[in-house]
Amino acid sequence: MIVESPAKARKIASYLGSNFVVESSRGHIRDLPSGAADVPAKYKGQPWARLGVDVDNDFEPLYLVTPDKKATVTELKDALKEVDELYLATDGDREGEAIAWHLMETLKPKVPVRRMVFHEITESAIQSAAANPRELDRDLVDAQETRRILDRLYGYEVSPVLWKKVMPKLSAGRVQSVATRIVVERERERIKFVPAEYWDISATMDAGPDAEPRRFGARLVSVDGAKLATGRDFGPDGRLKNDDVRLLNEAEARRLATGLTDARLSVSSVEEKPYTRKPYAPFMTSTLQQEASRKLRFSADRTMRTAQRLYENGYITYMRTDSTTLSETAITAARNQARDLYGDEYLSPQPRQYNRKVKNAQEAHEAIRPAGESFRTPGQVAAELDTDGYKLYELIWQRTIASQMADAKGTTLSVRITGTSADGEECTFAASGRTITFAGFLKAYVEAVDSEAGGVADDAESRLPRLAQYQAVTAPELSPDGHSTNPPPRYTEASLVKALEELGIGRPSTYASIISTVQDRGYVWKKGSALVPSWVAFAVVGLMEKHFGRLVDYDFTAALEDELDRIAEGRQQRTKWLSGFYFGGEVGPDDSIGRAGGLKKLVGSSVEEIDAREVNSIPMFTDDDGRTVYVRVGRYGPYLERPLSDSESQRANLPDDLPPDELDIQIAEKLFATPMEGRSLGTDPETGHEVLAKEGRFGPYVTEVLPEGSKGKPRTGSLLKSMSLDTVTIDDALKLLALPRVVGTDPESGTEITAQNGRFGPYLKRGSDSRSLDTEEQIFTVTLEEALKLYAQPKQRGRRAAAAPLRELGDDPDSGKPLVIKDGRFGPYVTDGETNASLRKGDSVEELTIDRAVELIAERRAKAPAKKKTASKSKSTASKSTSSKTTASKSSSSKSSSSNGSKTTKSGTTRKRTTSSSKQS
DNA sequence: CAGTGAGCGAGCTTCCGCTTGACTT
Repeated sequence: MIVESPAKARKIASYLGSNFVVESSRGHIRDLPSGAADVPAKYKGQPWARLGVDVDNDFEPLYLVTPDKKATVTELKDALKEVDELYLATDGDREGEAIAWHLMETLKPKVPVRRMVFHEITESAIQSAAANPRELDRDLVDAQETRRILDRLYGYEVSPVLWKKVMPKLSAGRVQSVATRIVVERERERIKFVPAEYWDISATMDAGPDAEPRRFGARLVSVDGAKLATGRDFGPDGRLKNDDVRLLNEAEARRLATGLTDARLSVSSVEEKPYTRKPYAPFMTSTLQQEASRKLRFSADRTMRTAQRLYENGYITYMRTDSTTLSETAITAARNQARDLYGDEYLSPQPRQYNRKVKNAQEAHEAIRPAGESFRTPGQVAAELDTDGYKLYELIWQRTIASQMADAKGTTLSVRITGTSADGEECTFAASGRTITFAGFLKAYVEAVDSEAGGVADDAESRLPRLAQYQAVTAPELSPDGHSTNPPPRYTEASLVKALEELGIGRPSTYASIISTVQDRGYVWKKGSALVPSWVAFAVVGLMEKHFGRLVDYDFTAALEDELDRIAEGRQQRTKWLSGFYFGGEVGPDDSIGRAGGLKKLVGSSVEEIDAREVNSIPMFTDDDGRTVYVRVGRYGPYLERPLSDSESQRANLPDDLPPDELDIQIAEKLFATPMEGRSLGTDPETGHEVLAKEGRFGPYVTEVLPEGSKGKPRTGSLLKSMSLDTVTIDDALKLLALPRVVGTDPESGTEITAQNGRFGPYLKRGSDSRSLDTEEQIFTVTLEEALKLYAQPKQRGRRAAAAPLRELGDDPDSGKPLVIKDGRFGPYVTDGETNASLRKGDSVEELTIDRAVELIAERRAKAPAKKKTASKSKSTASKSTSSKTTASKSSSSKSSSSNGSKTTKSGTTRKRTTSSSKQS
């Protein structure tokens, strides 16, 4: 029998006895290649190798055994030799069915194969599943394959658009892009939000010496029959949503409070209602993550790591589940324990089963609960667990027990107190109370509430005295109270997971990794527990909404799931649907992507149409002179920009840790007024100018601050390799600022020879003729004589003094040319003297065989003609989009970021620099 | 976002969902 998890295999083995060998696949064993580099030589040259899916041939996927699963597959194959029947007992959901199919394809079993499914790990469930095997469900596998291919096409087609238009290494995907969008949308709401102020009166009432409690709090809720405005009466624009409420300002509130001081107050109404609260459903992954976040302050990742350990060691059931169902044995165990601990009275009269359906739930597992047929109390396991494990176990145990307990009961009381102010206004106060008469399940477990959302815990009580209608009360304290409305709170890990789950996006096994993906890509950062979107996220989400709107719709996954269901039911063809999605055309009920002409066309036209400058400019607000202030996302981080004239604009760095919704015009003006920061090194004794050390586009450098109004540009100089920003001194800086150094005059031409540091290192310059120097030190020491000697030699071309090869491989068996591995700008490569081919990901300098070298060179040679084509193509795109876009703005900076062409060039420059410096070290 | 003078062999980045162990410190 093969199951998915080793822990599950051990458990099942104990039920099945020695006639069975139970092994595990440890999840999926095969997948699409992660990139062209992983594609076997046979398919290397294929146009679809990058995708791993042959889109032109029925979207035929190329599956490879995942590298880390090779050992598992070998084990399984070996085990298969010893058995006479194979049970594929992977999970009963879409992914589980696919794993079973991949196992069939990979293991090619010669013995009879049966597919069996169980939803809980109990002896009876397994026995009955084994007795009722079924066939592999090819339609369900098709649905999984469609999901996999769609995710690949989406991710691997859209991400490159972001690399070209925003920044390299960014990513887009069905799940992460929507997750990012959710966080960005919330920040946009917060930016737009206009707070409103409103006032009321909070009062302490006195019901007389016999009342218990004698004093209680109440709040003014209406004046002359008009309801007072409270927070929820305001829209996000700070205006009242409707006019039938009365808005009190501070002066009015104070006047009323004074006017009510000696007023006669009496109870105008008393309303009592029973209060009932049902227990919460047992945990599934999302609710566990939310509660562990609220109660234990665990991140989603920490919760899952802790739960994994508890699961592996047999303390809890499986922790990646979207089901709240408890097995019969679990219900019995929970009921027994509830009875033992709290007594019969606290037990729910009937066993409770929770069937809350989560969108797109697959329900292959039970709820998360203590393992076993009778639960161990937290006290019993405390000694065996670490702190985190104990806390999480206790949470799961309490929630499970509580789920079988009785409803909590009580009463809520709602009281109105009315009086007339000195000015003749009729004022009504409200007080509410809640008493819990029977705690029921609340005795075992109370769900935490989000403090930011202002919720009230289910067991919170507020007591009011017994009051009768028309009873007179006094108000010893009346204080005017000012409030202001708050923007919607930022998402936390837990609330984002909840939002995703409600949209049916992501799976229990991926919630925690979604959070890390959006952080790793730089889309979201954490401020305390709040998730704050980056400016890059604004740019990317803006691009996606404008050009790939359907793909970031909140219901895109839901629509996809409907289609996958149709495929799983055999009512829709996998290929037909994928073809509609990718190439356009009819795709079924949800063909909004098809109508747009399909993903492939959309990506193609996006690359032409999207204006990178526009995408990366986020208009924020207008300054006092009516100019728009933009946040622009550059390659060196976000900055502020506003136009000053047609050709000039003002810029300022944005601090990394400033949340977007805190950027307002005041902060912007302050940043514009602050010069780009840098460390002051002191003053130049000759000029009196302050000297700064700064981090710039081309790395660390020093510069001087010119006095206000002085003309000319400040002198600058890059730090030498031997210097660093932290340690550079004023003396070093003065030396650098004094460059270029005049070495002397060439006696022949009468031209000055200077020494300086440049993009490619130290060099000499004589007119337009240059020579590289070997060391930076030489800039300061080289003599005229030595310089002339260098000029006497022809300019060095290419690699200076051809570095020795890293390794000699011997001669090519076919051509007889010697093959050597050399180190180059882009890392090690193998060459036969004519064709150069980089070593690939899996290759190493030490272990490269001559056969592999020949293969690499042959591949490179096969591609060679394509090189010129690509180069000229990218050039033409660049000039095209540049000329068409920069007519209005002439600044050079706008040119440099307005097209993908120039971006590529720039990034090439940067990388060169990195490579050359790493070579030096 | 500081502004300077070569010449040259490109390839990779990226998706989602299923699951642990093999590493090092």
